Amino acid sequence: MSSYTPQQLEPRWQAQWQADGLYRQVIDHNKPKHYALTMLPYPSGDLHIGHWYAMTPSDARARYMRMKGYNVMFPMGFDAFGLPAENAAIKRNIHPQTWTFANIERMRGQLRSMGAMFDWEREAVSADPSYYKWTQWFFKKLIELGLAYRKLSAVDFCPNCNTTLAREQVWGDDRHCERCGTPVIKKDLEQWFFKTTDYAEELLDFSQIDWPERVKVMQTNWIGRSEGANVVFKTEQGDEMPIFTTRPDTLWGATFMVMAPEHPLVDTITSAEQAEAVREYREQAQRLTDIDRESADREKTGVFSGGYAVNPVNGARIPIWVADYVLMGYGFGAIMAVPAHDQRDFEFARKFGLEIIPVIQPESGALDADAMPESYVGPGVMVNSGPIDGTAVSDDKGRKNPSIAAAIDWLADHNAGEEAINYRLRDWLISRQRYWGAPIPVVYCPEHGAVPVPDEQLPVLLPEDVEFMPTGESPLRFHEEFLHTECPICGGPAQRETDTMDTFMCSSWYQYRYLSPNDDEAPFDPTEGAYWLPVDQYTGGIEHATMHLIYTRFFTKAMREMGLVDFAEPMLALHNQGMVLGEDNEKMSKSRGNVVAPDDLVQQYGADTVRTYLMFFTKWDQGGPWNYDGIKGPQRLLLDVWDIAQHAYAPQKEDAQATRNLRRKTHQTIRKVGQDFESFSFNTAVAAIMELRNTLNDAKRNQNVSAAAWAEGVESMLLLLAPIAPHITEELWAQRGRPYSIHQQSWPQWDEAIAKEDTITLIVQINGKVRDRIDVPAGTPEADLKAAALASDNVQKHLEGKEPRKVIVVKGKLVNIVR
RNA sequence: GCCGAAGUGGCGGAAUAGGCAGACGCGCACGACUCAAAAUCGUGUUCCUUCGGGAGUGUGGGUUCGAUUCCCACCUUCGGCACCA
Repeated sequence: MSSYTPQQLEPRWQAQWQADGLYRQVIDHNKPKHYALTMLPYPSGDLHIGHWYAMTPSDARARYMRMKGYNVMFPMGFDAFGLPAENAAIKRNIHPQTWTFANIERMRGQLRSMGAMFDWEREAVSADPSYYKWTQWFFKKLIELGLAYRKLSAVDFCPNCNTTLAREQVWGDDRHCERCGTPVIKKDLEQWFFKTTDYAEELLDFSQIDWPERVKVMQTNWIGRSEGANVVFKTEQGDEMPIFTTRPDTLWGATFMVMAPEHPLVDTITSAEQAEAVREYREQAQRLTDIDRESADREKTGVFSGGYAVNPVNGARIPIWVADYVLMGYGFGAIMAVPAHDQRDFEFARKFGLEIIPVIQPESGALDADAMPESYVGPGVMVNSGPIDGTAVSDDKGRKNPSIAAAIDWLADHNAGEEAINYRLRDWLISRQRYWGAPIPVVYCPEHGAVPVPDEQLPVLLPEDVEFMPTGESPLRFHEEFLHTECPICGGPAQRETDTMDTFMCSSWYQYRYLSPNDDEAPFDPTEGAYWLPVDQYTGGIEHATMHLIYTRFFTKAMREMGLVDFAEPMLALHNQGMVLGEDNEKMSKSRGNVVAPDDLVQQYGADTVRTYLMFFTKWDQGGPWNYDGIKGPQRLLLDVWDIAQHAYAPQKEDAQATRNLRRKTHQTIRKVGQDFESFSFNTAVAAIMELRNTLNDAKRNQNVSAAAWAEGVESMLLLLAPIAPHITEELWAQRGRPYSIHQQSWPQWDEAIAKEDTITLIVQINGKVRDRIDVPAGTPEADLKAAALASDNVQKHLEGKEPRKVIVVKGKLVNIVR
């Protein structure tokens, strides 16, 4: 018998597996495929415990699927472009490329120490020119499809990261940068966008995918669909002034209009008398940050423009106000205001003494415009509304509400508007004023404008010799050689685009690059794609719910338009893990000093123990604070497994009942662990294996089970543990003379007859309180259960000679006697 | 404000087509081994108790023979959205 030394055994098996290509994952049409994917890491320098927490259960489940008979692909790569590399360059004068690729090298080694079944021949690195060539190619394809465009607009800019951000990367009430937490500011810049909004409706359809409810709700909120109508008002100057409203039924109650301060028509409609006031108001609005402007509790401000609009439903002449509670970025940047039935408009009208006309009459009677304390938003019946008077108003949204349906029909009949749907989702801003990203493959020619770089010139390589200075402009702008080029159309002098792409662009299609990471002809090999795609099981953190997970869905839909794939959803199933916190229950960070280093743990306990603990210590979806003492449980488990599997078992006083009990436990455990792997309940799977260990320990001590039952128990335990602790199980499997490799064995099967309990503990209750427990054979008829319960001494005592009023018998479980 | 998730021993967590609350583990206590300690092994471990029992899954109600599980109201924590027309 040897002692368990994972520090020696684990690297030995890792080398063996690699030498044998045990985890090479190639097309095999004889087996069903399973594409398991876990979110790829950013090469920040060290693999931290959070990576282990995300990856090892994903690996265990991929291994389980493999043992279940699937041909499993489980690749790994690096999301290698991004800001930290550039910040390191600025701070420590290391080139981002050097820094990044050194980190990748280091993390590869750390990932190997995990013993995961990654197929390293499928590795993809997004900062490698052979990868970003195709990121650039996709950019061009999106232009061709009309899904990428350049626009000047007020965009979110992080003054700390010195770059613009997508709307999705601006978080929280204070509108801070998702990366660094700095509040963002607005800047007017010409930037590249992807038309994610084209797919707003399709992105709301989750019927093809099995994703967590939470993610679906978050994406649904994010996309923010509203049903209503577009209605065209006309200004007195004759300009069309379209607005969007979810309540077209209240059009007859519109008493004024409001334009956002940035609205292009503001100058046209403003009267000479009001010009100065409007100018002042606009300047003041510009000075306010978004945080101030968008806080709902702030008192409404605004100014009369002096202009008027005509309500198309009744010809009413109503004043146009300018106010910052209307946002330029949503709808048309202008609204009709119906103070009687919208709280925001109501507050505005009361403050500025504007007219209020109720058009919905609640059941309780007519509203009094002068007395109402707040707007009325409930159901009722339409009044003061000409053609739709008398129509019922329900609480429903859109056409389901009879009054809204009537209004929409009226608008369509009179050519005044049409049914419309508006989304909160904005197009994806992908330009970044940073160096360490994939260059946007576009050239600007004075003659031909923005011209995409021809395919044969891809990739547009990042030059290495650049100055890293956080100027708010891309460092590439100051690189003369890069900047100056020729127009692909006329050959005349032209300038390159110097912004790079959002790194979320790189990670939007990485699951496809794994199929053929060295392919120079296409982003991925269609033969590989036909077999492996789409991803069957995706795992990763919830923090990407409205970023990466929306982008990659958009990307796949665009790839469908490109004819590259024939499906609409990139990942059929998704499971989110939680987060490991420090022992102090806080997010791990160097500054807090609560970081758990997996390398040290592996050194001390071995990777198998770390893996087992990470799967055991909490529910995976939930995460929680790390606890250094807790790892002793899994450590003892593996030490016991080591002793049990090496034990030269010889029965002394063989007992049929003990043998039966062990076999039952073995088969019950096989059943339980399989169920738990299916449902990602890894903590209870490990607990079940611990129970089997306990039963085997009893048998070992008592030497009273048959040799066959012992061997069955031990080897089943090794097989069940193999996905969780791949090294120790491989070693013990080999030591027991079983065929290499344990990871190529079939998942064990259970026999229901053996797993079945043959006695049950009957619970005897009186008025719902447990008064006795009686062991009876499984399958005892109800009448006998009842008789046994009534015969109990304790029951007789509590009944005090009285007849029970009622006896409830639950077969195989309990008897409840109602006194 | 709106939407969603969650509240169970000292701790992490089990158990919900309504049926033994606390699986498994950590920790702790006692015992064994040891000169001693660690490790290991064994026993115990929700609380209260006059040792008969009683109380107990955030709080208060309800349905039921029976509720951690279902219903209503509320409290707390976390997450998302929020002047989105």
